[in-house]
Amino acid sequence: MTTRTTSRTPLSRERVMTTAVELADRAGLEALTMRNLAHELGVEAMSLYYHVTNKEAILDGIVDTVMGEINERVTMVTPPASPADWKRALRERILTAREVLLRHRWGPEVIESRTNVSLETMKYFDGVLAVLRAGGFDYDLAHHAMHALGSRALGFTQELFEPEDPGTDDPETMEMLALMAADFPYLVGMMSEIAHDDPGSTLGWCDDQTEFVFGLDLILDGLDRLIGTSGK
Amino acid sequence: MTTRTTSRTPLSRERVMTTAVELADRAGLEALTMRNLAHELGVEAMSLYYHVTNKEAILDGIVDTVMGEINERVTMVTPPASPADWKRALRERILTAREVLLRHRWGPEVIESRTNVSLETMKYFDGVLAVLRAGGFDYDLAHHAMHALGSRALGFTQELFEPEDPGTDDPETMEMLALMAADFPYLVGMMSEIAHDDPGSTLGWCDDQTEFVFGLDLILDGLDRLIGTSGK
DNA sequence: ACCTGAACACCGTTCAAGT
DNA sequence: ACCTGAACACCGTTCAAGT
Repeated sequence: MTTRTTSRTPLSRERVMTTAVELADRAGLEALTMRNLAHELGVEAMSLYYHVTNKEAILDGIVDTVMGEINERVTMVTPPASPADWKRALRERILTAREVLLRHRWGPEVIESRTNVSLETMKYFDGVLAVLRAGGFDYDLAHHAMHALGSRALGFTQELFEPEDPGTDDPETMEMLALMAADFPYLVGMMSEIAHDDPGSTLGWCDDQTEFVFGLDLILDGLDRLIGTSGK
Repeated sequence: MTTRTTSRTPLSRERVMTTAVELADRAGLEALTMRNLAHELGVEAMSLYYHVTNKEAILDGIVDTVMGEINERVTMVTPPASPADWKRALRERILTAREVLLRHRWGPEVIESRTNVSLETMKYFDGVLAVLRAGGFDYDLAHHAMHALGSRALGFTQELFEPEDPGTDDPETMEMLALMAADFPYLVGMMSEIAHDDPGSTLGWCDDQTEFVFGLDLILDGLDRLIGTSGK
């Protein structure tokens, strides 16, 4: 309870990283400042620079940390039992990565911002490649596959366009929809039909999961069809 | 030539946005600060706040500007001549959007950071939906399709993992590869084989274009197969 | 109506100095 | 070896004041 015991534990690169992850998890990425992080560690901001070259290094480090967490979990996925089993194995790996990233919501943003690749990230992709090779992909097709998956290989997609759920019971948003209908007939058509069929379907994480899996399976099935084909 | 004529042109929201786009194009997103932008307009930073509520509004504005540019170009794509023609039309639209975004490299990053959807973005997606509907998609499948495409619908994917091209003639990187081979056998295998088959294949925009189109076609073909199917 | 100077609260970071 | 105080160069932004 005393601040002394806490601040007694000597600072270390390790402790900086794990505390940074905790801070970002709890308070969001914008709260991860050098001063905040130092305060969390019971130390002054400038002390961090003794253990870490700069903030970029911290961001590199926390990406490596979560990728390490993913790699730990992903080794528990049973490897492909046969070449035809590659799809199941990769699917499970990717959905496992997604689970970890859902506990670190800042993950995608920071991962995308990195310019240096982390060792744990390389390890993850090496594992992806291993599964593809086991499934009969030559390196060329495997290369294409990794690009086709993009960030989906890591379990996330950046949603660009997440319009509000049109709560059909709210008269104000209905009025809004009517106004928009003139300019965006298809968008309004889709939103109202989907809201009608399954109210609340565009809400929250549950639905995103469905969409993620839909897109993932579409790509995996597409790739499956290309194995052994000479045409790319 | 005199600064007077330049600074004579009265400031306006419009002029702020177009200058912001120019500045970001020329000097990168990190150069787009209120002070820099004001200087570019021959004015003090605080003057901007008279025409624009804050920096977020500027970012919203420049996204709207490039999306407007995309919409302008995309209307020139010939609409689907028949339902079966949907794929060609959508493909052309998306590749057109990509061309515009390649002239505004900051586009993807800023687009992804937006929380308010812009009108021009809605217009773009309305156009995408129009093509899908013309191709026989019901709204439910069209909705899935948009999620499956994700940022690809706008012509970009964020590359997470762009290892350096292993210049096979550089002995230093070859040594590095040998060291990595123990930990990442598949990654190194792929990199060396692809470098061998087609040296420089992972370099530059040309290759990214190939990969983008590969992934796009994979998804479009996958979707094509689902039209009219009751199973999602 | 339109623009500005001075000031504020925040950043990341350097450097000489403390123990 | 490890940590810190003071300071610097930058942010975005507010507000009262100028024309």
